Parts: sequence; structure tokens; C-alpha cells
Amino acid sequence: MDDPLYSKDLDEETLFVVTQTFKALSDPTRVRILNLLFEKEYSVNDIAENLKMRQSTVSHQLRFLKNLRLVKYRREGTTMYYSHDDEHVINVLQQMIQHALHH
Amino acid sequence: MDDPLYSKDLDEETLFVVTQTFKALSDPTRVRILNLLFEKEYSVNDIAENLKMRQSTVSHQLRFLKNLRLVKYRREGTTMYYSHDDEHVINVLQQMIQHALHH
DNA sequence: TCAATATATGCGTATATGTACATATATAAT
DNA sequence: ATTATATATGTACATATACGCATATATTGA
Repeated sequence: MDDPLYSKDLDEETLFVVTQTFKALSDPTRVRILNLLFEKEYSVNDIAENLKMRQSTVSHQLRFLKNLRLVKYRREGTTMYYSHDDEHVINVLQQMIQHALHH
Repeated sequence: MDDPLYSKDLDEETLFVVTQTFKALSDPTRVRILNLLFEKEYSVNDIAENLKMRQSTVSHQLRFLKNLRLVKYRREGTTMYYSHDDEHVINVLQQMIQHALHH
């Protein structure tokens, strides 16, 4: 019964990881932030200005992305610079954006 | 300003398509259904039995997936057989599952 | 220590979402 | 036509989620 041809149901943990990751990519605010970070690292305020969002909105969503380790940050004084931190997921996002753009 | 090095914000339609697609993959019920369909086509009731879900739950989620053209169906009498209908998205899902499994 | 600046976060709220129940619809067989 | 079976769907409800406001925290410089 461990023949890979038998489609077993996914175990709970795998299901959780997969759906959580996709959930991160299912919100316009988060996708716009991740898309901005393709270029380079940005501070929280710079993200907010660029995307015309409130600072708290950006910070909330960055926390979400940080918890899933999709972004990382470095401190410089009081400024936090955020950047991507998961090559695989970033790749998946880029693929999907290209797919959507080319149609 | 159309230098691709300048990270422009995503246009509204692209953003919608991308986030909607990922939203489809962000729910455990839908992912379990799509995962089951990797093997072969299934009827609504067979999906419900296999995954121990209510018929209405399965039908609702199939409608969601059908609207996004992630699944298609064929009729045989009163039975509807559902199967995958978007190679790219299915590929992305499989990638993510493998990524999650191998850690 | 105090003020200024950048970021994080608790809380309230409006909205979105997933599910179940009940029922409608559709097809087939008798 | 009637009955049985498979699927779809309207509605209600509980829960999840995103956002904004206000405020807390942290770092720097005077």
C-alpha cells in the first residue's frame, strides 16, 4: 500500500504547510509586497510609500510573511530592511505572475 | 520607464488572477480534492467517500475549482466525473507538495 | 534624559470564506 | 409518469482575515 500509484490522502502537516504557503500568496497586499521585493530590499516605510499603503498594513503583512520565512530583515539603526528569504516560493510566485501576464 | 529593471506594481487584473489562483490552492479541502485527482478522474460521491466529506462540501468546492478552470467534468448518466484541467497550476501544486514532503 | 523617527502590535470591526442542512434539478430506469 | 440516484445550489451561520487606529517599543542623537 505504499505503491506511489495509490493516491493516498495528504498527511495533516504537509497539508498545513502547503495551504499556508499558498495562503501567503493569495492576498493582493502580500503579493504586491513580494513583487516589489523582487527588485531589491526595502524598508517598511518605503514599501508603504511605493504601494500607497498604511505603515501598519505593511507591517502586519510583513509579520505574516516573516512567520512563514518568506521574507527576512536586517536592521540598520531604527530602519528594517526586508528582502526575500525563500527561493522556491519566490520562484513559484514569479512563474504564476508570468503565466498570468502572458494571457 | 518600461525598463524591466524598474519593478512596476502589478496591474489589477494580473494581481487578481494570481491571487485567485493561489487562493484556490490555499484551502485544505480543495487541495485534498486536487491531490486525489492526480490519480484519475473521480465522481463527486467518490471524492466525498474517499475524503470523508459531505457531498455538498465537495460540490461547492468543485464549483469553485471549475470556475477557475482548474478542473473539468464529463457526464455519464447522472454521474459527473471530474478531472484536472490546468497543467500549469497542477504542476505548481505538485511542486509545492513535494517541497513540503521533503522537509 | 528627552525628543524624534521607524517599526511593531493590541484591539475593534467590516468583510470574506467554508461548511452543513435542506431542497432543487437532472438523468435514467421501470 | 413515478421513483431512485447523483449532483447542484440557496441560505444561514460560525470562523477567519485584513485593515486602520491608537499606542507601545526600540534605536539614535542631542
